[in-house]
Amino acid sequence: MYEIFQKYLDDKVTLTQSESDYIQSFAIIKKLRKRQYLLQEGDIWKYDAFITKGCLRTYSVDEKGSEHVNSFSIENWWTGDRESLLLQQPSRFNIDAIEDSELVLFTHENFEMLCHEIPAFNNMVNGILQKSFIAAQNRIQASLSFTAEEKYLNFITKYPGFASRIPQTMIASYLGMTPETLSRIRKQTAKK
Amino acid sequence: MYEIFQKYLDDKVTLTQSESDYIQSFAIIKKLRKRQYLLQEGDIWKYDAFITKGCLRTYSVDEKGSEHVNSFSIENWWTGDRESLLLQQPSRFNIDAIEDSELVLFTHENFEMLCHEIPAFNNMVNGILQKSFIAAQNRIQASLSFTAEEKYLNFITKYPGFASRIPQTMIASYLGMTPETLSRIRKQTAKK
DNA sequence: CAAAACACTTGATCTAGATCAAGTTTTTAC
DNA sequence: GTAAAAACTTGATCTAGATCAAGTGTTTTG
Repeated sequence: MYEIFQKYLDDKVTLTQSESDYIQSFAIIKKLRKRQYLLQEGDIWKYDAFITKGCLRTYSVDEKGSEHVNSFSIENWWTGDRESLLLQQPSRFNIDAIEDSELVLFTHENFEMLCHEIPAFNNMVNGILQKSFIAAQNRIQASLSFTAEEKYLNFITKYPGFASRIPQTMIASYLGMTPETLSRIRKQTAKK
Repeated sequence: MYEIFQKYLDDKVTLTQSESDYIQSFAIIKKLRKRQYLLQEGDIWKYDAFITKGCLRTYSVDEKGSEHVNSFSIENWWTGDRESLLLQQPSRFNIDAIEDSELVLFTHENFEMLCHEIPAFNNMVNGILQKSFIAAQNRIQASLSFTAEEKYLNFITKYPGFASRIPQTMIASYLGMTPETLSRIRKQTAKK
């Protein structure tokens, strides 16, 4: 499964063969079965994780016991808890697999070392962070100014394909509404 | 006013005198009077901007004409529209001054060049981006799981001092509620 | 320093979406 | 293959917060 990550790298940066091999030498392959956890609340996250196959969700649980989905991550994207990683503090999130999944992990130490030693790799990582930040900004924007229906329509145009592989309950939670509301919205919009 | 930025830099990174001077040689000082715009919707943002004095707000206007405050930025913090800057596309945001303000600007070209030539500067910039991302994540978290009252209490503990210098209408918009609701919440919480 | 513009408060009413409840359909697991 | 567990739908009712409206207080500006 490392080939998927290799392909991603080749697509994003130009590396010498020895740099590629060097990166690969630190990669840890991890398989997760559906419902299995990658990170549990309270643990400190220590990796940089790339998904080569499958779909994961990051969520938190509030005092009343309700789950709030923070994000979905699928193949060819990254996951983890940056706050826990950066501040080395217990995570407030859980990350688990929605489907059987496969990941390539790097311990953060190794990852930082790679960033330091391979400037092109470092630039790629910064680019990813930029894009993540912009996506987060847009999500805030949507949550402030959209109605429930607009949020859903925005979601399916922005992430086509997600709706078919992720349970509606989780999508509803991600969008900040109840499953019942999402169900009704879908019925409405299907008509049109 | 450049001294404020100089102090910020000295606090964050170790630079040689010539590096410091080099950075300063690209700085553009900009003053804004209250209500003056730094960026208007439709324009392409081309700077990296540090605030040495004052307070700015980033907001968008939806089709119905309502304003949605995206963020507040005060002295010793950065502002701008990363999406417009990175993708070189017209901004969906307006940025204006809530108070008379002073900024240090760098054209993005110069800023990138500085990042490239001074690794320590680049690391500082990446650190800022990390923190911004984490803050955005937390804001999403809050908007999904908090009640209006919880959002307000979270805001005043996270940003003490903001409440006294920013009009309530804008804070309400930032928190995703109406000014009336915020007014009632403040009355409630004042009692306790 | 007056009056217009803006910012905040308070009350009455309304509504989008939540909650509660009881199905039906789909998936999972032995 | 079937029983139990999840996931989804639909209806009835409720409520947090929005909207509308009519004040009062406070800046801003000529």
